[in-house]
Amino acid sequence: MLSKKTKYALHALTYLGKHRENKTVLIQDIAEEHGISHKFLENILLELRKAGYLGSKKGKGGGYYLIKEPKDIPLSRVIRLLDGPIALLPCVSLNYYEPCAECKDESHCGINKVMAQVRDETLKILENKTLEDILQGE
Amino acid sequence: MLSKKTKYALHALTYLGKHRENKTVLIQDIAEEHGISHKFLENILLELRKAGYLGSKKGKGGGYYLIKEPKDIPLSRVIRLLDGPIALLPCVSLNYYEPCAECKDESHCGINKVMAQVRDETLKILENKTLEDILQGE
DNA sequence: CATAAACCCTATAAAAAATGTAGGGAATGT
DNA sequence: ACATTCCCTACATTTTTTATAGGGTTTATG
Repeated sequence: MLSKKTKYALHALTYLGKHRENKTVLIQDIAEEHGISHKFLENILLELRKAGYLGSKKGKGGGYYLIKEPKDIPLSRVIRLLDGPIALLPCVSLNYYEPCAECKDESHCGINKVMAQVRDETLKILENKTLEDILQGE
Repeated sequence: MLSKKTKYALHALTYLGKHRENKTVLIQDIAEEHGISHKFLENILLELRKAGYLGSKKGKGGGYYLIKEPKDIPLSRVIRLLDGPIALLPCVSLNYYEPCAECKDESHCGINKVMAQVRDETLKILENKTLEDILQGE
């Protein structure tokens, strides 16, 4: 399951995607719309901005706005940013690799091999679904 | 990512699958093979037995053994049993459904729709990979 | 039938991660 | 100058995961 962080990030991106005609959107507006804590959401938007998905403007009249095309924001990226690995085991993670303590020899581990396949197939799904797909479903 | 519980369950099932000629296998043997805590693994095997994957025999000479064919143990089942939902959001879970607090109207939520698709495609993968695939990779 | 081996079951403790809160700093429009 | 709004870090709280404890029950065996 996705963490609330990632779920809220998706809601925020969706909200921003739906309000692209506006120059900026306030954290507060997104938080109220979904009943999320302002401060918790603030941290999430900060991460999304640092990762290059959002732009921001400080001071009166400021706020956040999307700086990427919805079609260029795949689920895989958002999930990796906020939740970490997409792979089901650390030993098959492309971006967060770590060996599994209980596995003596990765190259002879059937679990490792199967999970690498699962990762590849899962990745295909998540790279293929983007914010644009979400916006179309609203 | 899978919990250690699920990961250990897969290791145990694999071990039992590899020793099907034996009548029974001791918890201790599996625990030692993978450096897992005996008592922690005990709880896991108990769950696998209750779910109908393993049989057990008490007393001297007792132990655990596989009672299903490896090809009839898909990853999806093991994951659901020990980790819970496969869906990425509670609002699209088939077996553990719960509404999302921050979503006013599920039927008009683009995230819900996309995640339902992701769930369907992910399930296809995980229902299709079984213990047999793992055993073949060992 | 006594004993040791091995699983059965529940409760609880410890550790880690997720979630949420606090508070001041910096930039900006008016 | 001032109110507004994002920026950033640290900390508190809650939940989940991981691990341990300890006694109960069944069974093979001498």
